[in-house]
Amino acid sequence: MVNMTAPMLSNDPLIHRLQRFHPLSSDDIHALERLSAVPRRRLRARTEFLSEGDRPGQVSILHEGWACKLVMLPDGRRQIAGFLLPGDLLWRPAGDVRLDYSVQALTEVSIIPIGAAAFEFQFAARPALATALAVRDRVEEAIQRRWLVNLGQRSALERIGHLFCELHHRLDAIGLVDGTGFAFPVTQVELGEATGLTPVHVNRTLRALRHQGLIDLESRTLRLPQPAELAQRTLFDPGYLEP
Amino acid sequence: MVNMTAPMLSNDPLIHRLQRFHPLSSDDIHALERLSAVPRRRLRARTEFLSEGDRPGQVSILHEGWACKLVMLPDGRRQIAGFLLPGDLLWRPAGDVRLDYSVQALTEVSIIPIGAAAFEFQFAARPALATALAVRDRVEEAIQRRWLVNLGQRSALERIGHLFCELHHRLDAIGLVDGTGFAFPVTQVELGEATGLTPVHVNRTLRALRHQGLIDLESRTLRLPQPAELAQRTLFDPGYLEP
DNA sequence: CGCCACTTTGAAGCACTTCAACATATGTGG
DNA sequence: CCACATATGTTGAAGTGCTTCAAAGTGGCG
Repeated sequence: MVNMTAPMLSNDPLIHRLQRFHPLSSDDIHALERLSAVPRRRLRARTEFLSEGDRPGQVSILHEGWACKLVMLPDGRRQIAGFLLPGDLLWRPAGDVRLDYSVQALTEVSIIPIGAAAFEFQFAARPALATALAVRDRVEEAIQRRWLVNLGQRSALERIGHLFCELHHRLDAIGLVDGTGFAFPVTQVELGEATGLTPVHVNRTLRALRHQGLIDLESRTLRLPQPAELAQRTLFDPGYLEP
Repeated sequence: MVNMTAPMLSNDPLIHRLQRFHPLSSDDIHALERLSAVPRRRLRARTEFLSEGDRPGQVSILHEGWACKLVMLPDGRRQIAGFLLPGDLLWRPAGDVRLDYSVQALTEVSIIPIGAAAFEFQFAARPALATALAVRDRVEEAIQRRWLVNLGQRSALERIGHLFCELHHRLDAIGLVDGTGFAFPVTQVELGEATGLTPVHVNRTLRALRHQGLIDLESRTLRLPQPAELAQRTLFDPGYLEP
């Protein structure tokens, strides 16, 4: 690779994402590439990668596939606290903090584990990387907050529709939307765990969305035939996803 | 002030909090004190300090009083996304990110505004401060996640009771709990905005908690006569608040 | 082929909302 | 310090969005 001074595009999803948040020099990008030059970990669908209570020594980055953050209550209730897409950080260690959630693979996934010390050293040494990562943190925080608003204030149809808009937007940003459709490997049970609804009601709500022509979901592929209409009906405003 | 090498306690709420998260040297503490040596901003109750869309140049720290993060939907629905107590960060700028929520004072408050550049410089230069702040970030994130679980999975009684447990614990950590009781300046309307319930149902739920002897709330003072019983009934586990 | 996970539909129940009214604090200007 | 306005708290009665329970249909995979 030639060490160009102009920024360049990367197909590494983390680099791709950070570049969207803050301009990076090619030196920054090479530093990231060096960090990422470690063997991937591969996991089968429906397996747990990190568990609540863990204190991993690595920063884990999702490279391919879908995963989710899951919180379980002692009585068995489950809440999905976020979907993880390529380029997302699964966890970044700090002090001796333990994970308060688990990470579950929804599809087959590949994960980049980077030693926490090397990761923090590179980001501390490079202001542009530090800023890009800080921006990413704010966006992540904003996504979590939107989920909170979703659960606190919205109807079932709004919750599910808003979630679809968010995922469509995030997947589009990493080039995983083909036309208007994209792979959507989430079951109705999981959709219920993410939106605080029962699987039965998720099913009925999907039917309503379908009958209104707002979604087209079959065989794990989701299409949004009228994205603008759906965004309006669910009060989706992408501002919080793109600083 | 003598420059002792052993850590010391501070009545500055931010220092107090960071010390709980990671050990700080007295040099670290003095650096923080120098940062905080700026005129406080005072605000009356029920006023807005930061607004959605703002891009402040300061890190704002709540020094006295209660505030909250508020998200408003275009149609007027309101979701409180977190209560802010002394020592909490109201916002920490990153890149050119805009606020996705507003900050509302619930009581009279005093706020410490610190220039973002000076703040980031000190924390980048001092590893112990950086770690303490990173731990704080994870705890903040975990609190948000618990709120999500609250709204997604819990009944009205569990939501409100769990919130009371969280606030009791956080206030206790900064010395604002006197015996079993503490000042609780939140109205029932606001409690509804935080828990995704109508004020009417908040009222009925408070009555139920009262009749079961789990709370004693009057004239803006909240007492938890049986904290352990309440924690058990609401599945409250303080692990996520204390790494 | 047969199992198991996922999806779909119906019917009944209930936690929470909505609408409405009144009671009680809180604060403010005269 | 009272009079009045306004915010906050309380209670009742009716409605509804979502849950629960139950059962059957569909599809992927060993």
